[in-house]
Amino acid sequence: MAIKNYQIKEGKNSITIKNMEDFNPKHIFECGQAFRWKLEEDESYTLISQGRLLNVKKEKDDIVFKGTNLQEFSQIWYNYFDLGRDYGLIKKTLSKDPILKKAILYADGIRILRQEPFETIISFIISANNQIPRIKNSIEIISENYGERLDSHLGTYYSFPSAEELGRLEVGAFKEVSRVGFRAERIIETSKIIDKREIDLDSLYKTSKNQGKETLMQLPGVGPKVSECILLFAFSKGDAFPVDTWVKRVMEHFYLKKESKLKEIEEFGAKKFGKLAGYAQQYLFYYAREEKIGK
DNA sequence: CGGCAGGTTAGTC
DNA sequence: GACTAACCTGCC
Repeated sequence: MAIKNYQIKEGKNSITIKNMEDFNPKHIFECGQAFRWKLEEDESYTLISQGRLLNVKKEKDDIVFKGTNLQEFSQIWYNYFDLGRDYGLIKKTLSKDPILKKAILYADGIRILRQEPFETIISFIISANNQIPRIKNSIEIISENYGERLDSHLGTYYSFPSAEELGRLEVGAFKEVSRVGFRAERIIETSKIIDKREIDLDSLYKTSKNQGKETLMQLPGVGPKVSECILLFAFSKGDAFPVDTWVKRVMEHFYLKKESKLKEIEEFGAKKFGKLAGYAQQYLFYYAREEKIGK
């Protein structure tokens, strides 16, 4: 078995992709889309998704994936990392804009993941008016307390719990354990709605971004920004353009040149970058944070 | 040490 | 519709 456009070396419970372009674990991890990749002492990252563990490490021009084999990789992780997407082309197109050309230099090797919908929804509900260390901490606590334990030679990790598991919890107890504060009620309510299939998450893979947004915003705790994040980071809606405080700063600084409303910025981004708005957002976000632009 | 954070909501106008 | 305070908690 081989994977199109990739040169693969199979190892014992690992595979290596040789000369892999557009794959920088640090940038993928730190561009704001995911909260659970764990940085190990050897600079590798371990992640858990769909009940599976994977360890990823960049070694010069190669990427080593431990804890998997070619069969599983092509079935699960290929899709998770969206390896069929041509980032060379995306970067080439976006580089016509001089500001993005520079941003891409900072954030080369970013990829937008296809994360699990339920985990992504809850993670971004937690992100509201919150700080990254706290967001990560809460997600970790929730997984350890309500998720499933997985032991492997990579270590012990916990999967993110299902909607069914979170939906049956009592708000007060959950709040005390998770430290999510006022977001606790929103999380439990959203879990119940999803568990009861009152909204159909699978349908969101097929619908337009705007339709998906309308659906997601029915969930408590999911507003304009969080829904754009979910659509981009779980459902690959490349035309989504989440405007958080960093993107607001960078857009005002370089493009709008004035104090602007979130909605205004979102519309500007969607119009300027079109189908690639989400990718542009990722490069700009990383650039803004690295350079502390506008702060 | 206190203001404030990768927003949403409910309540005003 | 557009605008604004309040919100848990613990980081910076």
